[in-house]
Amino acid sequence: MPGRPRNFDTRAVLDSTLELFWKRGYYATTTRDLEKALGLSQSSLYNEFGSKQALLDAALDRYEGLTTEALLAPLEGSGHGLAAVETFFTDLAHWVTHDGRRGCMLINMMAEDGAATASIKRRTRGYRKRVKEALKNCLQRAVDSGEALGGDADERANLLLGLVLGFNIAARGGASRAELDGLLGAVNTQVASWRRTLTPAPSPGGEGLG
Amino acid sequence: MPGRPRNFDTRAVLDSTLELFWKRGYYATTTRDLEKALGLSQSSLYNEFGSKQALLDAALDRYEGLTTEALLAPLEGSGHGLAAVETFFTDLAHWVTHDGRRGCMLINMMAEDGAATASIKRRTRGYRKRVKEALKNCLQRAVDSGEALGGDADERANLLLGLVLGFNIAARGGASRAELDGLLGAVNTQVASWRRTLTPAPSPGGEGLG
DNA sequence: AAAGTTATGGAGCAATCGCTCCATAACTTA
DNA sequence: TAAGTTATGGAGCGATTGCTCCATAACTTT
Repeated sequence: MPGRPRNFDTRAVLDSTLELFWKRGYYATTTRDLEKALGLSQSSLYNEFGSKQALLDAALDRYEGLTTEALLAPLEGSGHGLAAVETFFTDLAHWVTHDGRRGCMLINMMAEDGAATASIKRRTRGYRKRVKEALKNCLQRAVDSGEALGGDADERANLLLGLVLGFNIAARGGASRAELDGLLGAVNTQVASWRRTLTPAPSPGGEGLG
Repeated sequence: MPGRPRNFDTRAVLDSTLELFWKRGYYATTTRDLEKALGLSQSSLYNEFGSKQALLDAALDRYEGLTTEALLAPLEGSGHGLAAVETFFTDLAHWVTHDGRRGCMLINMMAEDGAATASIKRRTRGYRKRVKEALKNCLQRAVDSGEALGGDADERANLLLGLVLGFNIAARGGASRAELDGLLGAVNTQVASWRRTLTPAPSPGGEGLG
């Protein structure tokens, strides 16, 4: 009993929706904005998704898939340790500043009051946990393999998670390239300080006894 | 040529306004909410402040004063080094979670799209810079006095600034007490790793050669 | 071609937004 | 008490919000 066929691709619609919510935020993106950007009438949007919140949820599903592929998969793979962590931050920097983007969408959602439904809170909590666990496993592998100096992987992961969040909010808040580079430099130095060097390390991140 | 006297105290009005913007965010707080919470008609509000944005600006002026007193002054004073940094994070944790608050208001503003005027951006940029400089000076003093191991104070300050931002966004995003404590623990360990111990330090934040 | 089904676009709904207008209350000064 | 001035509360403005309704277009099936 099929009727008139749709003349839009759900995947493409979600990608464009994502881009809008990502750059402008959920609250500031109106259904008219979506209508214009997607070339779709609100009737079709609501016929397909039911509500703006449901549309956000669907877009976030898609987003999680994209993030997983671009950022988390390398980290979660059973490959390298500290190198993977360093690559992660490099990728993250590109991910959150590329093409007019401002921050990671999920982390932005943590700060958006208009989008703070139970569903979103569950999602952002899960994301924090997932990022932390991925970092922790990576760091633990680095310790186990002897790549890194001994230390509490959980605590190191907490530190890096905080830095991930901080970097994102800085990017969202319109920090300059210099500010962002400063943060990244600090992160890199920190990660490097955990690496076991061939010649016994003097003191962490410093020049000996200064 | 005085006419009918005001029956409200500007300071008190700003404090209450502040509390609303702080907890709910700027966008989500309507002029009707303010009317109700302040016991003031919108006419009086607009007669006094002119616009919602101007009210935000005035509230932020007040906020900066409060933050300075509660958090930044001890850091900016010429007193202790690492101890002041540790106290700062302890105070910060209380500051951003006490009495239903969620995050630091200025840092929240970095993530709010609805409030991203040029004035706000300038203010948040200045705040990031101010916090970083205060931390940096503190860390440098710690190095100079021999309290801390040698190291790049600027880079350490960048690291801590990132953690300040990250901690706030976690608090704003509804992170559990356990999550926040985890972040704080990581920060404390990190700061402690910079401290010069009496017996020569083995390796940073770890148990020796693990 | 007729009947059945679904998607579309456009008009428009009730609610809410920031903000304004105005009659009047509440004062000071003459 | 009369005149001048300012603050107040309430009604209401135009614009915008998320969302819905409906006639009709665009298909499949018989």
